[in-house]
Amino acid sequence: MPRPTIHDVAKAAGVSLATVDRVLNARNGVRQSTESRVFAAMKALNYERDIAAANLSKRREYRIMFVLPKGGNSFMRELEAGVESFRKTFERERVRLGILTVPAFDGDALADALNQLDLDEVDGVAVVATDAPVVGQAIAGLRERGVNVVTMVSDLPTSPRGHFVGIDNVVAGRTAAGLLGRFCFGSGGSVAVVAGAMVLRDHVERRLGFDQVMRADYPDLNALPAIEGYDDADLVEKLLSELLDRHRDVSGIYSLGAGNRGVARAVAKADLPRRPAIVVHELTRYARAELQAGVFDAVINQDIGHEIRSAVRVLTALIDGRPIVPSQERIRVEIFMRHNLP
Amino acid sequence: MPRPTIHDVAKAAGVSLATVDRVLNARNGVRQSTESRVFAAMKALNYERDIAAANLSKRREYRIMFVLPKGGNSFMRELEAGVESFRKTFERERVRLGILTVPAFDGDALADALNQLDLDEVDGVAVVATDAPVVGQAIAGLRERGVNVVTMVSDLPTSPRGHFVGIDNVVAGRTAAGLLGRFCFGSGGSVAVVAGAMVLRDHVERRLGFDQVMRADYPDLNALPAIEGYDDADLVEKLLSELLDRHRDVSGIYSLGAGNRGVARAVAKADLPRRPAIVVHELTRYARAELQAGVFDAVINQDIGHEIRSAVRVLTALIDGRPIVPSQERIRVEIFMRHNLP
DNA sequence: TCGGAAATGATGTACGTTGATCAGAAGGCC
DNA sequence: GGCCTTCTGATCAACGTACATCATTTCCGA
Repeated sequence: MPRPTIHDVAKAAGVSLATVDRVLNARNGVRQSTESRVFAAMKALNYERDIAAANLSKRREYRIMFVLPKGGNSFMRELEAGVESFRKTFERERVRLGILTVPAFDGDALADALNQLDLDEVDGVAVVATDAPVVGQAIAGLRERGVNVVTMVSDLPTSPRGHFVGIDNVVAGRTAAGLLGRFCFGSGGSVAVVAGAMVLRDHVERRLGFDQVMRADYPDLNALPAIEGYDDADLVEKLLSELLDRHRDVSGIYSLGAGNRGVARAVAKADLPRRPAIVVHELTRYARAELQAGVFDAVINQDIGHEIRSAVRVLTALIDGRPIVPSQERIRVEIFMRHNLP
Repeated sequence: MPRPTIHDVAKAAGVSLATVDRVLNARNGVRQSTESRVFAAMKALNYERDIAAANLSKRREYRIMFVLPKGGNSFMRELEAGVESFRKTFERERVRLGILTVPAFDGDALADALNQLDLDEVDGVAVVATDAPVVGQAIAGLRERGVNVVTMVSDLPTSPRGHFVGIDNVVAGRTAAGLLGRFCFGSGGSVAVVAGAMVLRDHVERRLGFDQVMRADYPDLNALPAIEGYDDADLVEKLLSELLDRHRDVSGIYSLGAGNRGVARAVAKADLPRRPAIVVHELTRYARAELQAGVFDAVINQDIGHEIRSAVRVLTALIDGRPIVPSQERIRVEIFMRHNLP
């Protein structure tokens, strides 16, 4: 049997096509009792609206704006390039992608950008959130005016975003600790932690997960307080170099933000009694090179392609009021080492 | 500007709508010269056919059959359950999924099943290939009669399959070696290798990659010849127990096929001088439990959801004659350890 | 019991493509 | 030049839904 159409629903409910249409599209002018009869018929027939036909008829387009931090963060640049490269693929499906970059680590700037979006030109927004109240308010504002929002990479769970597309960063931190613990096994000493900035929720969460496992499973390793490098390679290099001078017993380094070129440079010029194990985040081309060179031991990654596709799937579903299947949208915490580079 | 339609193409080429349609759908009755004028116009306008509209008009459905090995292999059963759970999602997009199970490790049975598929009811086939000439011939037969085929999990590169959906198994083997090498570091000794059967190309390839890295990077570890457990837990248990009796210096185990419950049982009852490091494939619920229990050290995985989605995307593209974007279809070699379980 | 408002039905056009039919036009062959 | 075969154009009805208009019915309150 072919799938039921609105005609079948109309017949089953004993109403006209027009009425079914009114119910389906939430237009007014339908009595409560009639509406529920139509709903009952839809459920009985297991009716599902044919979105392709609906979109064709509506000449609908989904216009989705990706709002990303500006700057030298390679991961973000690769994310931007990823969105760019998906453009054509999605255009076939009536999805238009836009990109807007805003200053990093700056909640006010991000909120401004969100507030100034032209709502007549955007149906959905995917934003890498900075954790600041104004950002939450801006998201709420968008939501109120009918624009659906998902957060990417770094979440803002208190805001009315419809979904978070990204990895579980606590798990990511735990994973890093598990790896570093293994790699440093038996050697004791300190572990340096390099963060971007603690206004990014993902960094905070990674630190949290990292400490959980460190304390529980590797008590012989001493995790040092994080240094904040603001995802800037030069600053990271400077701060980490100073730290390595002070702590000669560093046997492991966990870099949970960006600026990993600074990590590599600081380690190269420090003369440590033994090579430290290094775990970083995001498989950018730099991280990949250092992995191959044997400088980094592991890279924890979130797949950019999966994230973009998931963001688009979720946003179009939210826009249509369709349900999303959370288990199909989970982004995995990936581990890369020298031997499994893609 | 909105995307061009066949009307625009017709106007631009100076022909009628009907002729454009003839060209577009490769019907006959169009002169060579006219055809090329139409193609030129399409290129000039950058025309792309609206597949949603076309499918609506054609009342097209994509009927895709997944052909999987029968039996107690948990990974395959979870793959089957995965296909089942994707059914509803894809039905919305006019894609109907079917499942056919055939005896495992049996090229003839698989070939028979493929040959007996009702071609009026199937547009595309995703098959977990057994490496046998008859299977290649069966795939060629399908292809000739207009059915598109992709291989999944285990490839058959010599056959005319349109694509392979799965991980690079050489890389997977290399990854396993990298992990085991790390985990056994300094302890020397032997490494046991448990395979399913060498008629499965994925198993052969994993072994290959494993040996590459073992020899190059961990010469102090001695990789033993593989035992073939035919993905059967009881047989694996028996064979591995015997092996562990003979080789008291086993410090690591790599199970590159299924039957991992047998691995866990054999290790539990053997009394070895020290706990061996264990790396296995496929994050089934059993593997997950052993990982959590600290029996398995790492699990190499291919994400079933990604594979199913990729298979469907690729098959529908092949059926429509659309191009596929290989970089978007790559399946990652995932590593799971205790701390990054999803 | 009636007027007016609210609810519903009937109908038509559109979205971009398919696929069919039929009428002409162009071309080749004798 | 006539005839027959290929091409080509014109037109139409679908596919399932959206949306608008106008006509009709139902309901409610005074």
